[in-house]
Amino acid sequence: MVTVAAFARTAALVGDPARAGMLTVLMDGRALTAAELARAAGVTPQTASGHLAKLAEAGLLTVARQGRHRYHRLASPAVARMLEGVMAVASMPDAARPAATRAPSIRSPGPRDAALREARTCYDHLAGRLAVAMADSLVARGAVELGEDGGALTPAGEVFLRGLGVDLDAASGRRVFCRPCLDWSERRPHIAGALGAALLATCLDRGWLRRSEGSRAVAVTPGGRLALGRAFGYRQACACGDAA
Amino acid sequence: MVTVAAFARTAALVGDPARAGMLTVLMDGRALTAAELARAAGVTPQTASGHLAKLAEAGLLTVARQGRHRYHRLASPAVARMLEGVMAVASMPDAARPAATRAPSIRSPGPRDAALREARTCYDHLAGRLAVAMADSLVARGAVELGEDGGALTPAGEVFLRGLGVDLDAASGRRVFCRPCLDWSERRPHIAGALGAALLATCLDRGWLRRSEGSRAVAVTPGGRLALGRAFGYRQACACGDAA
DNA sequence: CCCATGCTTCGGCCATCGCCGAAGCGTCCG
DNA sequence: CGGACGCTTCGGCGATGGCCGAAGCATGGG
Repeated sequence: MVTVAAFARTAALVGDPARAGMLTVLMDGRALTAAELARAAGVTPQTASGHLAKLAEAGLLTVARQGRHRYHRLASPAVARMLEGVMAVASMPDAARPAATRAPSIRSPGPRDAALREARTCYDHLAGRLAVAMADSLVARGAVELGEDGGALTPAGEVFLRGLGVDLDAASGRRVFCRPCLDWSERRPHIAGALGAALLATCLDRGWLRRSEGSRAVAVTPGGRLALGRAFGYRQACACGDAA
Repeated sequence: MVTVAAFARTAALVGDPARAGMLTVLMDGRALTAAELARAAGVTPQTASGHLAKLAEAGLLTVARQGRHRYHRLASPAVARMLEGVMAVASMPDAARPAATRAPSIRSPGPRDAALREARTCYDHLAGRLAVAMADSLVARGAVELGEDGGALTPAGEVFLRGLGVDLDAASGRRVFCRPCLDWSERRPHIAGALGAALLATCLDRGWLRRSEGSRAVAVTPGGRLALGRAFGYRQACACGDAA
């Protein structure tokens, strides 16, 4: 039985601006140190420490100590799904949201912003223009079906993706491991869930994409430009996310 | 762009105990008056009024005035999904959750509790033992596939459900409109999303189930007992939810 | 061995926000 | 038309909880 108190406590944990900032940053799926999270949230380390202790104790985060660092990451896909759900509601076009008290949210990414819109990680899968293009291409080719409530990989899609080297068995024995996830920047769904994770893993394994240091942006490699263009008809909008 | 501030504000809205209680009750999908919600949350009407105004302004609820009553309901499926996500995390078996400060959550349903566990509404679909049994039966028969990340209706399942009179076209043109939703009492997934809504609608239309007055429990009618037993192999655990 | 670094705990300050009593509007009914 | 009812607004009280400075443990490196 889930008590209303536990329900409220969980939501309240996400509802604090500082903690929300940390969780937002952790949505890229990586493990970050307390100091990095403190900077991201705009608070001092001691304040962040308190927040992180609460989040960990409630089971939203897991911590791994490595030397004198403590790495924090989202505890489970369920937490990521919850955060996605809140995002979806928060981004809904609702009645007159006064843009008055607009805190500087996250330190302005500046020129990196374009790279973020192009391709970035979203917990364990891809997001951005690349991810939306991949989803569109897969739907157009009849490889996956995507709806408001879920998605599915078709038999034809299974063949196609295996041909690309995507490891479909690692995820689960069934073909229903697909889930739409609303893209912040594109405002269109991309592919999340186990299939989304497998796609990202493949792109990284084959050297098509490379994670950026200290950012959730991912860069398309020269080889990736070729392979992604061929497989999904993807063409970069700009060269800003280029991998040297 | 979704600012971190908006994200936190949305979660904080859910994070207050009184508002959480109201939202929990509204998860049954019905529209309730401010007074009913005040009772459910255990606060006075004027306090509830303030909360409801905030929830409506943020787009979580929609209000419909009818005479001197104001009926409140969840604004969209997206809101229901968000609340489900929070529930899923809140119900996770995490580190030592002290059961000390256990508020009386919701007024104890007493004898009605058994009926709630048997069959109840969950936003726009069914939950409880009946819903889990239906999901199990559909999976066993190969009509739907359910995974952690989503679900899908198979071609065979489409035929089967059309035979039962389920209106599949009303939901969407595709067959991916299925979604797992963790059942509180059973701790196992049942079918949500557009398919779950269509199933509930069919059960009500055909007189197999009947909503109870003032409760989210639904009662199985004599005809429903026969039909649900035949279609899903369902047998009531007790007669407590009986429809006179 | 000692210092630098990363993180935590403690104590006190302060703002936010939920809460209710009282009073003010609309609506419905006798 | 007057009273009952549903709901809202207003004002003040109180508590929860976030914030930082300072100090306390650990770990790792010189």
